[in-house]
Amino acid sequence: MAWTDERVEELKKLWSEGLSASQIAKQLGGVTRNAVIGKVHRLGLSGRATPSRPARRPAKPSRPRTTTASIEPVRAARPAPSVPAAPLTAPMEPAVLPSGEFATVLTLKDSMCKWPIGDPSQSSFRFCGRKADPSAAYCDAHANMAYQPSQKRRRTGEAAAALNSITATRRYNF
DNA sequence: CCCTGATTCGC
DNA sequence: GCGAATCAGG
Repeated sequence: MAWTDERVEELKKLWSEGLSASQIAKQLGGVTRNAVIGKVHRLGLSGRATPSRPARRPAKPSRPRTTTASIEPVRAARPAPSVPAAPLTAPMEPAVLPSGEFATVLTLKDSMCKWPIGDPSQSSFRFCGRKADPSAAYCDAHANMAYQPSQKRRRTGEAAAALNSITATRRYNF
């Protein structure tokens, strides 16, 4: 489709009325919004109530044209971080301490499981408090939940138990 | 992701 | 001159 005098006139009209390039292109038909914009610039009637043009762009270096179509080296795939989500709820009940109380921020010891239970903003907030390796954050059961959140189905057998134990004992630095 | 105009440059 | 590709924003 060529830019006949009529089409150019229509373009000027619509452009002056504030229609967007894509809208003008759609109305004229047979042209894309890029064609409209290009024509607008060539006609020298750019500017207007330009919604988006805060600052002057320095200009682009150079752009490889599609004709040459040299295949650029593919960017390396981004490895997924896959950080285990921090547990917000705990299915297990907090352990009762020898003192008869639950583990709170004040009574929690290094050797106790630090799995949060309840709403931290509430006074009823406790920790699991079960026996845990001093270097580990959680007891074995909660370590499994924390470090294997998407475990579909618990495997059975000594081999699986050994694997779970190993995983639960692993150290994590944050 | 949708949209906007702006710019470059092979054709 | 044309406009696709691309850019820089909203």
